[in-house]
Amino acid sequence: MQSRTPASRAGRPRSAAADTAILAATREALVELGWSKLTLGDVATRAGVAKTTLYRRWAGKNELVVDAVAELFDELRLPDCGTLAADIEGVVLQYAAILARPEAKSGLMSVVAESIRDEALRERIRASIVERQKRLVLEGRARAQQRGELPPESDPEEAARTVDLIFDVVAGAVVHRTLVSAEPADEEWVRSFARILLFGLAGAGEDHDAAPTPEGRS
Amino acid sequence: MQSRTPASRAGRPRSAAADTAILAATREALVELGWSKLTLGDVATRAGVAKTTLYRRWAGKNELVVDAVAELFDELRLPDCGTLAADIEGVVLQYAAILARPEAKSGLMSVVAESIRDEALRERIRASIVERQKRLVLEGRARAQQRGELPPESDPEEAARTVDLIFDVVAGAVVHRTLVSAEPADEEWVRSFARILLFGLAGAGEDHDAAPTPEGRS
DNA sequence: CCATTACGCTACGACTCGTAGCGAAAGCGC
DNA sequence: GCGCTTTCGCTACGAGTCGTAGCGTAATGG
Repeated sequence: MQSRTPASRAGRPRSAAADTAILAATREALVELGWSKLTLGDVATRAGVAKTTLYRRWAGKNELVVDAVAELFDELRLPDCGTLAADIEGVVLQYAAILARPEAKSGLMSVVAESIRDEALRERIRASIVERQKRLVLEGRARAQQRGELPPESDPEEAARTVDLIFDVVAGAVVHRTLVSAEPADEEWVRSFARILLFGLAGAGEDHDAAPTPEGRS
Repeated sequence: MQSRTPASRAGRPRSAAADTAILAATREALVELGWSKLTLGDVATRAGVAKTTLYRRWAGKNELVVDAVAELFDELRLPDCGTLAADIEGVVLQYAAILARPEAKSGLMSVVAESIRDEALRERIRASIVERQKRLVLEGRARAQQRGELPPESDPEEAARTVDLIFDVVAGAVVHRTLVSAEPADEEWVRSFARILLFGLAGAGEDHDAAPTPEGRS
């Protein structure tokens, strides 16, 4: 019956201050050393705790970095700018700003790479990082449909697939731009990207500052 | 580099067979062990060469894996299917098939992550992997413009930016789908992606061919 | 035949890993 | 207050990997 009293177990409680210190030290070490040269002993020294304390709370380097990086995405919010295009640009700019930080660059790609051969790690990433981002897509899409900017969904299963697709396109494009092409996803780039996402390759070259045309439905 | 056979330096030449054996052994080790548990000593044993031979040819694990993974992308070709949509679907399916292989999953993401803090490594990746992919986008785009499916370019600098953008969108979406969402980029997904890429979010919900088409899902 | 380079092999110090053991500290129930 | 329980800091340890040096041998060009 220990399902009760989850917080009042007898014994000395874990220091919450140590948690935040360790995660902050992890991000600091990611910036200075990068993923490969980051050692748990170094993180422990930076955080002012013993190395054994780290191993008591996290299974290893992977899980620790996931938690440290996940906190970076807490600030991600969906703006309400009035139009779908503006909402997309706003959230993508936020996402790009987070990915521009060196601790995100160094950490995120590495743990995702590790997660390929570690199912539990992938689930941890999904739950603490990916799912929240996908929720933004879902919310923004629903909002656009309410405004009439996007056609409403008929099949809910089809809608879920579409949200997954959009999420992979948006997040993938920003990640690829930032980490592979290694160039900034600045306002100009985001504007071009949003234009292609909304109107496609064919419509990208046309006039697009005007209000949403009643679309000749070609 | 030595394509000119510069005066044919005296001494015993490097075994070309050893090169291919080492790269094959690297891919094999990537499949079985993944990036983090891959050691150069193990690769040397698999390839049947001495560990010192590895260090004489490659600076370290990063460079070795880049070369091993780069060979996977040699088979990438741009199909000529007659329409831009079909060309996109064809090349994306090829790219997805390569990324589905475990040695590509394990290796590519890890070396890209390492390249964030290693300028020389990033350049090596760009030259041997990324640039060839970008060329496919350039070629496909030119072909589509010739067919009249896309408007011709006016400003060449603007055109370069557009190609970079499309490349990040396409490659990023496939990579994110395969490695982050960890779901297959199969024909159905590729078809949906190509539709969004061509017509945008607004046009994607319309009935292009999703209606009761007798098209048997092969 | 000789200079030059690559190869296989062994050995080495330096480093990190993850764990075990110990005494001390900090809460909770009584 | 008094015990019980859990956490913490610290030290030490075997195991494993790293990258390099040294040596003798094999292969090629002049």
